[in-house]
Amino acid sequence: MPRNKRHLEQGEKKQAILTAAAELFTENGFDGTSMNAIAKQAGITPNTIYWYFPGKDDVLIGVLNDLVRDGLTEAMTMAGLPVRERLMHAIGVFERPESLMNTVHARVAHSEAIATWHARFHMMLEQILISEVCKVGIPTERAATVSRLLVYVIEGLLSHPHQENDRHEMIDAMLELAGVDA
Amino acid sequence: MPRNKRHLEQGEKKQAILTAAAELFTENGFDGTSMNAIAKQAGITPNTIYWYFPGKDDVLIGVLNDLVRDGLTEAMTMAGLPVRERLMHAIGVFERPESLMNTVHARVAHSEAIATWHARFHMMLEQILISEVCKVGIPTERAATVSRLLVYVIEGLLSHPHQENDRHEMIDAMLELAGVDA
DNA sequence: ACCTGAACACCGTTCAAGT
DNA sequence: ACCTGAACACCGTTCAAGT
Repeated sequence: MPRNKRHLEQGEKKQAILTAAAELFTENGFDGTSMNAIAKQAGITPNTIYWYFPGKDDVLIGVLNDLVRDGLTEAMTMAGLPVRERLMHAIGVFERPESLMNTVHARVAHSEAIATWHARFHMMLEQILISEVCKVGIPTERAATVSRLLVYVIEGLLSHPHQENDRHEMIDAMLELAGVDA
Repeated sequence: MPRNKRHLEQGEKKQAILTAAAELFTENGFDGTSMNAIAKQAGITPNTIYWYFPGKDDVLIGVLNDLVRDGLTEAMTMAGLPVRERLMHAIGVFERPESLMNTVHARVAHSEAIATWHARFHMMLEQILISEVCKVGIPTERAATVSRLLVYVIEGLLSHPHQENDRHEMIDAMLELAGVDA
């Protein structure tokens, strides 16, 4: 008989690792979290993580994908609300984890896996914003550029600790400049 | 007599360390550069660096300050040119080093020294932009918010590899939205 | 005052070995 | 197929000792 816990069904342990990692990344950041710490939190040995993931960067990608999935499904339930509210909420989702977005940017240069994740993330975000911005009546020509500006402003907000009302002010200003009536 | 090189005059060796670090950070990034590598490039032993700097983060701060100093003095010589050109040039200065700005953001949460440097840098940049934006005729009320948006867009450009003409397009769009005629 | 050699605790990762 | 113990090379940093 197996020494430990009983084998969990397919993929359940992988998810346990991701849950542990998400918690620690969110609290102490990526660099502040060792594989050792993740393993301990998940109740396994550090090297076991390497059975499920090629390396630490890939654990990060797993955590990020969970965040995106959660963010998108939550966004679905807010389909009725104005762009402004949905933006505000989406930023909230990605802000909590101690600037994981900064870690992504810092590692893009050194990890192929992170680089492609980051590229995909940007395309997705831009695509969503373009369709939102078009709905509101911005000419299609303009929409692409405005969306990229919005992406940068959003990432700026994610990268810098700020007050709730600063966030409102900046998003409102950006939307107003772009021609969206608040 | 001293075993090595002869003592350089006050501060000259410190500068040698910074020069070595700047070169390596620019080429391989902060995480991709070990204290060992910096020391070797500077022709000293790794632990000697700790005589001049409290730690690796402080070496980074030294490198960044050199960059800012160079950027500002260069900006002086461009006093006559329009905002747009000056912005474009300033971004160029900080873009070369493999996303050092991303490293700064990633370490703000873990290093007090980096956090205060970063806060100061933002205030400086915002102050400069506010005065520039006012000169161009934006109402003072607006200027502060527009400047913060600009800071985020600039950092976005610094954080993401992009084509030269993308940069032009985004800065132009931002300035135009803000009411500055290109 | 300035610099080194040797060591420290820790890191991400590997691998042969177990079940 | 899944997991471990033990080891690897490396990291940033410390410190007693030298000049």
